[in-house]
Amino acid sequence: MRVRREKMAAFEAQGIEPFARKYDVTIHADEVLAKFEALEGQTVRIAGRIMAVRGHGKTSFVHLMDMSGKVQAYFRQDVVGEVEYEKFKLLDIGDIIGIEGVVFKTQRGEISLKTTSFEILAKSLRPLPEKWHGLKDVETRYRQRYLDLIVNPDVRNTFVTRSKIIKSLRSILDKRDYLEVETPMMHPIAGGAAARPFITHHNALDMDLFLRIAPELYLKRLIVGGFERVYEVGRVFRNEGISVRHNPEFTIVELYQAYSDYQDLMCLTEDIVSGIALEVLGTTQITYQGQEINLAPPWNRMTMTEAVKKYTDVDFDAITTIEEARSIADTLGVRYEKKNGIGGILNNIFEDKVEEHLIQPTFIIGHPTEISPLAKRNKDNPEITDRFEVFIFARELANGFSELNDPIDQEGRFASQVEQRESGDDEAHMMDHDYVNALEYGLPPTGGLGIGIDRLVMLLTDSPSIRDVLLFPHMRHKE
RNA sequence: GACUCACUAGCUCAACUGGCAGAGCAACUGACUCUUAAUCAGUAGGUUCGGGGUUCGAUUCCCCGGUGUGUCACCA
Repeated sequence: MRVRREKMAAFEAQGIEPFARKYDVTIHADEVLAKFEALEGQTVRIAGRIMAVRGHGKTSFVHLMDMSGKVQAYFRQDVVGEVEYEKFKLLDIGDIIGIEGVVFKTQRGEISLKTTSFEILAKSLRPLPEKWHGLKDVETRYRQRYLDLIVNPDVRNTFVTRSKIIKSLRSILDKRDYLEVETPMMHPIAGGAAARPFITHHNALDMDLFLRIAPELYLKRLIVGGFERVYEVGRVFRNEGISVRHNPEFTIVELYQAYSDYQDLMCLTEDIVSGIALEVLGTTQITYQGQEINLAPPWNRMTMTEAVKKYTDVDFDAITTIEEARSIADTLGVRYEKKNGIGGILNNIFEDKVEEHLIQPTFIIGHPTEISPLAKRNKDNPEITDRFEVFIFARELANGFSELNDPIDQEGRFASQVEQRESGDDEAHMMDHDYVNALEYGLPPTGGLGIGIDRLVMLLTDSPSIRDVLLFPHMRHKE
C-alpha cells in the first residue's frame, strides 16, 4: 500500500489527477470481442479495471475488465511514446484506467486493443485478492462483496440473473394487468404472517412501529379499494434466526387477484415460476445442487393429510380428538406444544416427516384453519382452509390462499390469535381492528399469493445458500 | 440460543508427536518489443484472531472471549 501511494504521488507530481472525473467510453469489452470483424482497425475507447499485467520490457499486455467482461490491451513504447510508457509502468493491478486504442488480433489470435493513449481514472491503493484462486474466504466475500464481484465472475453472474428474474416476474404480472404498488414498511401493527417483528420508534409521533413482516393486510385493503389486481415486490423483516435459507430481511412478491380463488392462483404460481425459468434460463428443466428438477406445469397436488398419510401411514382425516392427535405425534416422535390443536399437530408432523421428501414442485393444500388465520375456510370442512404452499427441494417457496373476506370470521380468528399471544406465543397475530373495518366494507372473493424471491433465485442460480443471492447478507458488526 | 469445525503474509494454502513460521500468486529491483496462471534472476513481507494458562520452549495442548462455516432450534 505504501508503494501504491508513492505511485499515486508520482502521477500527482506530473499534474495528473489519480482520481479522475470522467472518461468518454465508446464500447464495452464484450462488444469488441463479438463484433471484431466490423471493428478491426478502428479506434475505440474503453474503461475498466486492470486485472493482469504481463510486461516484456518495452511492450506489455494487460487484461482490462469492465461490466461486460475482459479484453486484452497491448502497450508498446514505440506507439504510446517513452514518457507515456513510463507512466504506464506506474500502473498496478486493480487500477481503473481508460484506453483509446485500435482493435486488432495478436499473433496468438487474441482480440486486443493496441493502445494509442490511456488515462488513469482511479488509483487502487489496496492490492486485489489473488488472480488464480480468487477470493475464497466466505466472510470476506460477504463483508466486502465488491472484492468478490471483482474477482469472482460467477458471483457477478448470479446477481445479473437475480435482476433478470425480478424483471421477468414484473413483466409477467404487468402483462396480466396487475398494478404494482408500494405499501408501508413501518406498521403500527405487524400482521400478515406468523413471525416476530423488529421494533423501531418514531420520535415526532412518539410511537413504536414495527418493520413489516408481510405486506398482506395493506394489499388486501387495496383490493377493498377497488384495485382488482395488485402486487408488491419488496423487503420484509423478520426478527428470527439466520441460516442457509433465512436472512432477517428478505424479498417477497405478494399479489392479490379479485374474483379468483386459490385454485386459480396455483395455476398462476406455476405460470410465474416456469415462465421466469423459461425466460431467464431458457428451460424449465433445472439442476439444483445436483438434483434434476422439472418446473414445467402441472405440478403435483396433495392435501396435507394425504401427504402425511403417504409418508407416515397415519390418516389424520380419521382423527377427531386432540388426545388421538397427541398420541400419534408421540409415536412418531414429533414434538408439539399445549397450544397446538389437532391442526397444529398435523402441521408439525407434516414439517418433520413430509417436507424433506418434497423435491419436485409440489402443492400442499388444505392447511388447518388453526394455522391459517387469514385464509378462507373450505366449504365442506371448516377445519381446513382453501390454502396452498409450494415446496421445491424440500423448501417452502410460495404460499397462497383464497382470502378470508368474512369480517366476522376474521375478527374471531384475530381474537383467537390474541389469546395465543397472551398465552405466550409472540408470533401470533395482533388484533387489527382497522383491517377488520376494511373487510366490513366488502372484500370481493380474492386469491392471494406470496413467493420468496431469494429462494427462487437460489433455485434458478443453483446457489446453496441464501447469502449467495443477497449482495450484502446480514453479518455481525465487526470493528 | 445450543453444538461443531475453522481462523497462519494483501490473497490461496503448508508447517509430523510441542522444537528456528514456509511456498505460490501479488508487491519491490533488474532483464526482456506478441504475452496470456508470461518467463528468468534477486529482494522484502508475520501481534500465527484477541487475552490468559501449562511448559525450558506453544501456530500446535488447556481455559475465556471474538468472528465465520455447518447442523439443530425459531422461521419463509
